[in-house]
Amino acid sequence: MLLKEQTSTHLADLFSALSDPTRLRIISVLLDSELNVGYIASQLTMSESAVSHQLRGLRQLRLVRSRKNGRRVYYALDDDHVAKLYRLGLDHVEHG
Amino acid sequence: MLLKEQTSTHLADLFSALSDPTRLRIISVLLDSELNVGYIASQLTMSESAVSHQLRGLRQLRLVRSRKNGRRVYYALDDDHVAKLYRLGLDHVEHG
DNA sequence: TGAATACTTGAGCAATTATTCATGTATTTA
DNA sequence: TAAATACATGAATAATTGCTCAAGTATTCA
Repeated sequence: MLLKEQTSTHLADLFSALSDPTRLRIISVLLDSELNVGYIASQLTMSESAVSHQLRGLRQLRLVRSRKNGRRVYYALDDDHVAKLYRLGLDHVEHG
Repeated sequence: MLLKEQTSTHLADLFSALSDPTRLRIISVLLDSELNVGYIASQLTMSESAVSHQLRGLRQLRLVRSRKNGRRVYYALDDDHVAKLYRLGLDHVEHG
């Protein structure tokens, strides 16, 4: 059945969040545990600024949540669906 | 576990295919049945050219396949994973 | 308090993307 | 064979995106 235009843009927003290598790599490390920005940046060998910009987008879509502790900000996945979509997509890419 | 760069770009390519309202609406009508370009365009009230361009991208990623019959070209989903990703994403957008 | 740390933010720029428009290629029909 | 139909394609353009760089805000520590 044809998607309504509005629904299609919301759904596109969700998939857009997963349509970038950097964001996927961020999600991949957050699958295991909550992590702070600097640590994520070091894992991806990217600037904190670049990572922070991407986290902002993920946060606005409520795919991750943040928690401040001292001067560190810890990010975690805020959505079971994200992990499911990630794994289903990865399954497709790696096998089938 | 941190995604390899190459895997992350492949996965991003997959999600990118689902990151546009037009392509999602195309997929939504193809879930039911195989359809030709002109019919899809009329359903979405878009030009055949625009739809054809998008179908090309989906075809290159092997998410749809095409079959020519006379002067019509029929497109169908060529991948079970696509429908699964679509439904999982829609579930997220509509409910939880 | 002052310096250092951790992160955020805005501007700017290069690269990508979605559509339109014009044209081209098969295929069918008169 | 000529015209019409169905679709594909390339160029062009506007809009979006991801990063860098510079500067800003909290927070901790000496």
